Amino acid sequence: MEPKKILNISVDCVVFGFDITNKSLNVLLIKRFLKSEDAKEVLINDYVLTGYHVYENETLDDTATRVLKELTGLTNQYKKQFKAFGDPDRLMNEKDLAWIKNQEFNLRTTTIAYYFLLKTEDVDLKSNTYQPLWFPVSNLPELGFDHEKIILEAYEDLKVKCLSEPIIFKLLPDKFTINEVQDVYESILGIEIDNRNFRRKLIKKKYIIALDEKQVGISKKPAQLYMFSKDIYQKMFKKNYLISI
Amino acid sequence: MEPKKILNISVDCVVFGFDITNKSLNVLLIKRFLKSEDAKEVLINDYVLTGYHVYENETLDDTATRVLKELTGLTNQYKKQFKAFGDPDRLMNEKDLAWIKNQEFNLRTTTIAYYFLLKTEDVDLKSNTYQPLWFPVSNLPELGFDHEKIILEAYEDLKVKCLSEPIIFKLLPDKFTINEVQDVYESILGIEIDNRNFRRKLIKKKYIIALDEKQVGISKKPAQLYMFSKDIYQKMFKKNYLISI
DNA sequence: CCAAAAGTGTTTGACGTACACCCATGC
DNA sequence: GCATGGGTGTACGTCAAACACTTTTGG
Repeated sequence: MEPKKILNISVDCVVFGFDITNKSLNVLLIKRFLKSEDAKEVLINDYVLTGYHVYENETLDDTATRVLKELTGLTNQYKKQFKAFGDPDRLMNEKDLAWIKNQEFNLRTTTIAYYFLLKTEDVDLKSNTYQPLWFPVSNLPELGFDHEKIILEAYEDLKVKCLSEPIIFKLLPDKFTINEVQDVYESILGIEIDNRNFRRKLIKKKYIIALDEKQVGISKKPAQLYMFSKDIYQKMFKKNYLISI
Repeated sequence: MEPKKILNISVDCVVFGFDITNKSLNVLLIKRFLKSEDAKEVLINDYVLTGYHVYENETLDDTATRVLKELTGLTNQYKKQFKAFGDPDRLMNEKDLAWIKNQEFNLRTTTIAYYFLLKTEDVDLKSNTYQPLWFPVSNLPELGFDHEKIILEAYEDLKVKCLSEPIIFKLLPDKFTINEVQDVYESILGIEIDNRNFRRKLIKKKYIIALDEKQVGISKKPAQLYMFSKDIYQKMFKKNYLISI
């Protein structure tokens, strides 16, 4: 038996995936499609985040974990609760009302928004009941509810956070090249970085470990592979109090 | 007539106030006191944050603003929503259950937590129906519900944020001395700062404006007063993409 | 004149930034 | 052998960090 839902509280998940091939930061979205009763008119044809009600007996974090697993099958991914959205009219535009009509959904629902960081290649889109699609965060489709706002706020949080915490590696495979790390930063921040300076800076870090391995199966000069050591990072982590206002 | 409350969603407010005289970062708390029915035993004697249910027709931000005004009479203070707390058992310890018993309160309430930044001197404690008290954030009393956790998370957020945004000035009077700014940083971060370096760094900023005024009514050498110009700060604000992981 | 806090300069080292070419590999 | 991306070195300027004494004022 399904646990009891809290009808006015939900968790919405912004699933960020980095597409290493196309060097693109993407968001995983599911389609919302509705025709009029006479089937002549398309009333709704847009995308939304996945989310679900919070169950009476679970924490908000658990809900987010559950939603991600349901959507992607994945567990143990980087997760961050970043903001609650609770405007009284956040589900109140015409399309949203039409969509909600037949759902067990309170019109005044507050959603606790999370974002996840993972690799697009880890998600199997084909055999997926939700038929989700990846969209570049810089080129989002039409979005239902207030989900565009939620995605953009998640993205802002990610931009700030990736500058001071090594979360970038959650978007990359365990073994990566320096240039791939640079690609991720450039995609997320929308900037260009000098390769020589970036490379020097990264290689200098003790927790970026050169492996005894090179890329295989590519048709150009194969690059040196590295890994990120969380252990070493945490051991040498020293809080810095640099005031930069 | 009071608007309808949402019974399972509240906003809790961590009110930070800087006490410039004692150089102390404080939190404003209200007392929770309950005796047993025979009045022989003190069942509850601790402190909590102020909070209130969200009304059906208001935003979460509005709720926070309303709670602060009700508690302090103040409006237009710096406000930040920083986290939602929704563990199923967050109000479930013995004392909390006893306290809630006679209140219109859902046992599974999710709270959206905000913090405010202001000056202790701006709050009139005497003629206040809630009889709130200031406690140093580094020396909190016994706290009800999960409010200690909420305060500590607010404080962590503040510590990080004050390094990269000029929110520190929300804790100071409009006219302040350089040493007062240093006091605030030292109190919040729990560190010691070299006065010469700090002074040079601050005075160099275009948005820290030396006034044609000095301190008055103090019994020592009066210090130069400065103000913070939000206008200039915003005009010269340049996003920096320094990756410091 | 004394107590107390305000205010002041220099040196050193680390690091961010700018910048252009050669190298190794697979095909 | 050639196209493609991988990889490399130097010079300059900024800024954080360390460090101790003099000055000004009110009482």
